[in-house]
Amino acid sequence: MATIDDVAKLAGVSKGTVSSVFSKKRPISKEVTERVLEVAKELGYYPNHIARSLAIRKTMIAGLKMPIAKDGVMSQFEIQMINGVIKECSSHGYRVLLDTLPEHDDPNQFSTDPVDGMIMLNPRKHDARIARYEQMGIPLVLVGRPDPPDMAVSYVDNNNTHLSYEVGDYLLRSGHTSVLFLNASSDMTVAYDRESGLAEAFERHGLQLHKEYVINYSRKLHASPAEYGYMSIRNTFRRLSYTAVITDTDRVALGVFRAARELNIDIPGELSVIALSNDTKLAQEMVPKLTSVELSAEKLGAEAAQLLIEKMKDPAVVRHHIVQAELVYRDSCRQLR
Amino acid sequence: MATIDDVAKLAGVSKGTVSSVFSKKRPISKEVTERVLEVAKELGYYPNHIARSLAIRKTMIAGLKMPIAKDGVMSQFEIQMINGVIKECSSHGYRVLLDTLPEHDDPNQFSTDPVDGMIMLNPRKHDARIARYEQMGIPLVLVGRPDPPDMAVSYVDNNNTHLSYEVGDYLLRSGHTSVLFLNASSDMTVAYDRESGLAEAFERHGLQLHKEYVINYSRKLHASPAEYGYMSIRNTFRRLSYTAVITDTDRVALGVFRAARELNIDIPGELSVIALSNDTKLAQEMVPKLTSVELSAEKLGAEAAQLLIEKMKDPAVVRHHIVQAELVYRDSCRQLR
DNA sequence: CTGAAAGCGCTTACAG
DNA sequence: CTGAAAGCGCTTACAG
Repeated sequence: MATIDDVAKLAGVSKGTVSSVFSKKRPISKEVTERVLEVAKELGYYPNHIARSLAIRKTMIAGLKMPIAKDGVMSQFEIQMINGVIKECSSHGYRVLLDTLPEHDDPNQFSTDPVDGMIMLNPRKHDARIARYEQMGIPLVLVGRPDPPDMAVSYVDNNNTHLSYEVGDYLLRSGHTSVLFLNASSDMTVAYDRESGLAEAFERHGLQLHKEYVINYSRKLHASPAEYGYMSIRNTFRRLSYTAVITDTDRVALGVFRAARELNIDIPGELSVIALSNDTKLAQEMVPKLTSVELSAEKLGAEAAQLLIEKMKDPAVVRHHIVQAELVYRDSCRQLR
Repeated sequence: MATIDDVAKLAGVSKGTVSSVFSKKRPISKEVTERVLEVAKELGYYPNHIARSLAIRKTMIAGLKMPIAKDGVMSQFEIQMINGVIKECSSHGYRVLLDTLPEHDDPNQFSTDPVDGMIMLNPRKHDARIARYEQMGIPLVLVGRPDPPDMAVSYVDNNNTHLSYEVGDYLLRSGHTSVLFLNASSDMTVAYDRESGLAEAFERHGLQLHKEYVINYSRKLHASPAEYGYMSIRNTFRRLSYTAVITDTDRVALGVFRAARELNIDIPGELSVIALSNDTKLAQEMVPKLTSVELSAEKLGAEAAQLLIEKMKDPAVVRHHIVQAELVYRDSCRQLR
């Protein structure tokens, strides 16, 4: 590849001049500009992004740190989230680097990412990486709440606890007294938040959320989210007694619907279904249309990107943003009173 | 951020030594290694990825050039594809840069991407960018066939023409004589390939594929793929006469199913449905289970990544790989004879 | 096993 | 409006 030096020499000008022609940061005469451009074209010269980044200490790249699942499948939530991040970043001139590389065991091998800022998914308990980014001077925004919750770090999150409280309250007010909860994987903070929100709703109604009515998704046990929903209904509907089920996602609800058809369970006649959903379109296509909480994973991603862009301008700001999810009433729930 | 110079000075060694401690490219004595590591830790030093990339002229980043739709929504196909690319790249130590930035109008503004190679989606007719990457010396792999087809460039693609021939042949052999084709958007090369494959099947059976039985998806007309399927059936089922419908994707089929339920059309009794699908899971959850061609978008992405990794090692290689899609018979098609 | 120095390809005060 | 030179933070022959 031709370099700025080649162009400068052939055009008979200095490198600084060539640089200015491309960056337009200082005025260059018309004649010189034309000559430089011509030579550049002739040589097939394109400014080297890396060299430029090193010089100006900016890459115009936002990183997205996202551990890749062993089976390599992104969840619908992640996908929607990424979508939001990309949309927001690209509208601000940022590219997005997907950093899915597994953490190196040897922390000394850890090198900086070629990014101006980082969005990190699923922060862990006492996540050491947060301090490391701080030390590297890389602006950071989390998706999901940090632990401990009072850390001085920017993040976006859903109001998960309140959300499942609201869902539980809705069902209980409708007259349901026993509810099956197909929760997320137990190692996710969101699963904890949701269960405690639901339990609170039960308490307020003078009821109790029994352990056997809460099931957690498990990659080992379930082939897919839909299969998780399907099998859970098949295994429990005759054994336990419930009139409503809350599912982790719309895909899980899809499996519930399939099991219901096979077992001749009428939805919502015999069984009400409500999902914490990531895909509005899918919920609308189901028959009956699925009542769901729209988590707005995409909005979460977009908000995270927005916070990051802000933070890259002023690293001092620390802000939180809670994306309010919304319960959308469709046709899969029944009022018992 | 601390630099290699800071560490070198404080540890009383040269930059080269510090470099070697981290890269392990030449042996450094135990004592010195320890001293350097200690100082590095104390200073919070992490090697700068950009500077390193400039020096070794390698970034270990693979680019994914993917124009972002105006509405900013990735199709299921793109998502699956990306998934494949990520999985393959990350298993080889590459990060993935999503380059969704719109092409700059001014080609002089065009700068190199900070990548070692590039995967490009949806190459256009006589795509000028292909020559540009060649000129920049950036290894390139296309997803989708190039135009003209005989270009010396690596690519992966589905065997789209043959595929729709096979689907058509299957339906016609089953006794269907009139088929509605809900094709992809007409500006995509894949739409052309598919229609010609289907038309060929009709000819072989002494029939003709009539224009009014081929509809193309349009972002302007249809709110979503599912809505496209839904409206198409509502608008045509009573007016035209067909016993089978081929849909662009499984999401389109979802809309077809919903319309069928509302219009009391029995699937597959009155209407057979077959989809060119990207999401096996979804097809299996539909009732009846959806007969579909598994496009293996993910495989396409993984193959593209593999070709690219090969090409980054030896830029001279030019290879093509056709991912054979497979027709999976489930429950949504009926044999009329 | 270690150091000094040139080089990767840009940008940017400083000077004119 | 333009040039010379230092600098961005690394790596790597070359020499010892």
